Amino acid sequence: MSSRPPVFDGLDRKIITALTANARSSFAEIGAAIGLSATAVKRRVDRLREAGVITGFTATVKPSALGWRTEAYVEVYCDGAAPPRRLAEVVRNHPEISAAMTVTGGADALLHVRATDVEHFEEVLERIRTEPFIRKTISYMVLSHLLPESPEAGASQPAPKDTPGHAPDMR
Amino acid sequence: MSSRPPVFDGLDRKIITALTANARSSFAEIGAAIGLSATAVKRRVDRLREAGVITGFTATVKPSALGWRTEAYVEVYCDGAAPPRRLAEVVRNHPEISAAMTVTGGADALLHVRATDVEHFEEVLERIRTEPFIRKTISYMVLSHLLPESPEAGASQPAPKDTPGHAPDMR
DNA sequence: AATGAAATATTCAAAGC
DNA sequence: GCTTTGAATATTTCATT
Repeated sequence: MSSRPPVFDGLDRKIITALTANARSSFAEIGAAIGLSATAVKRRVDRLREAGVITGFTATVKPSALGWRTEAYVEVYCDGAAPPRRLAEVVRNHPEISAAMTVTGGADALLHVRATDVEHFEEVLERIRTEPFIRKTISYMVLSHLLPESPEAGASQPAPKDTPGHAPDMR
Repeated sequence: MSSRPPVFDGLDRKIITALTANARSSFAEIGAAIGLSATAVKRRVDRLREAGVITGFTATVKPSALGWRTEAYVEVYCDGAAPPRRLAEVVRNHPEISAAMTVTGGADALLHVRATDVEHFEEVLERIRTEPFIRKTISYMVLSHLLPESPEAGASQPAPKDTPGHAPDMR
């Protein structure tokens, strides 16, 4: 439980906003925008990282440019009571799963899956269904995005397997 | 149609990986790691941005630290044929919607919603249901994550409304 | 906590290979 | 297209208020 008291103030919030908009802005730039010296900005950023508010800095990549052109949400149903800990292990076995969570509703878990194409996605799905206590899956393929895609660390996922026939040529 | 030929090579891919891991690494640092001069790295990064492969650099933030402690996926069902363009407008009216897409399956769209708490989430849901042609919604609350949360630009969303009673004190 | 100043690094554009 | 060079900026540490 318990929201410890927030460890940041309005200036920190502005810094977070600035860094979220552009993680490569200089401290001097940010400082100029919010009325603080570069030194002061750096100290606050260090503190925010220390406190776990800012967890990192990442480049955002267009997944399709990296060869990930197929995206789906997959509901997972398990045999018996699904222990979240075991589920987490299963999920980590499949690099195409980019997000996974337990949810309310009928399903035991919801997965976000990225694949190079539909053929690859089918292969992933078969692999997941093979796992010990997975009973069934229901997939919802993403057709189009209604908002600019929220930043996803496209390249923190492994490169699409270059199994011929599956992966686009990355040269 | 058509995947234009990939606009990057193996060195570019390594650069993308490095920047995804830490968007604030210096070009010199990256160059040292992959055997290129800082200048060469910068040129490639500029080209990758130009080409739309790298879309930006962002700080990753722990949503709960910013006061977003409630998360859900919401299936949306519309009256008649839902024109994606109209749906996109609706979605933009609600800052709590952090991702939205059309999907296969029964629903017309799937939304990812972040709220400060369950009370706030209910308010968002009521607001969405009020929109002209939304017929019904089905929500799946996120209980726990099975993978480390993929970077989300927590602060690109507006600050949680500081309506007393809804938003945590950000001081 | 914020500031200012000095030492060290980084970025960026020009020129040559 | 990569490297080197050098000038302009940015970062970081430390002393000061």
